[in-house]
Amino acid sequence: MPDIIQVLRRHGIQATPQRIAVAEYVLAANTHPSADEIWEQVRRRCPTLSRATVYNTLKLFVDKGLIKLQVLKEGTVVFDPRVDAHHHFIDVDTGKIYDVPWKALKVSGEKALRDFHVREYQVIMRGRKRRK
Amino acid sequence: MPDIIQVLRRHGIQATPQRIAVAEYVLAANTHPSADEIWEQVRRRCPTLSRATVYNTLKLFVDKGLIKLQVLKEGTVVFDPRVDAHHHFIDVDTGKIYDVPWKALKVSGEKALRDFHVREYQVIMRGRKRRK
DNA sequence: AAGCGGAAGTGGACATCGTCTAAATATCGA
DNA sequence: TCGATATTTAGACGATGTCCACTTCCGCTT
Repeated sequence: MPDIIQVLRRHGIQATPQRIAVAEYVLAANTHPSADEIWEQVRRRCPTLSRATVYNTLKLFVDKGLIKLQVLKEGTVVFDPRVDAHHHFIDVDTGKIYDVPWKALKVSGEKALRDFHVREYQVIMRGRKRRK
Repeated sequence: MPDIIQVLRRHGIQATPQRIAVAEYVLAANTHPSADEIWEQVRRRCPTLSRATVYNTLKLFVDKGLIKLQVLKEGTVVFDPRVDAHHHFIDVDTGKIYDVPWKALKVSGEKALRDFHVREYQVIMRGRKRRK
């Protein structure tokens, strides 16, 4: 965990106790938490942490490429510690978001779109997760 | 336009002046309006229309399959009069949402996903629209 | 036609998400 | 150490969406 500071520095982010706490939580998350969920969780270890700091910090992390903002839920954006390209599956019953590896799907035709210069894309799937 | 009433009835929706006004607007939209945008526009013709009615009406339309709710924007959901499957392209400069025909892209591999039963999917692309 | 009961509409209170600002605090370099 | 800069904080604010109690409307029965 001490190399969290190094990770921040490599992304051009000055390390502060608040930023370290947020980074530790969000980078280790295997869910896709919202800003207020992150605030609530990190505040348990760092009770003076303010809401504005969490929002500022997450925005900074996104700008610096440490995490990625995703529009996957109604009403709020979520943050994704995986910044490499991948797809998403959303369980219609629970609302849970699952990562789908980039190579699991193949999309073709996007190059032929005349009117659009596609910078990035992903497939968003909705359905039910099979119970094991 | 009188057949808006027929359209509503075919979807099991009792026609009222408010619902007709909302349906006329949203079904003719070639944008992807939010609930409050719809409220603002329809209110110009129907000034007593309340905000709660617009939200209730849109939810009813979605439940009855007349329109589709889409999670494409930060902070708000939008409504799509096209209920057939299609993809979306979002201009990163303007935020504008464009429809991309289903047949323009081909996605393969979703059947092989072991853990997920995919009910529906779409490709969401972000980039810049080419100026004509 | 009158009255009843359910459906629909209304206005406002309320909760949540996100932004902004001014003031306080911490940090870094000289 | 000191001062300039960066960061954090608390709270106000606006926007989105839900909820509630009350009113109004509409169809149906008698």
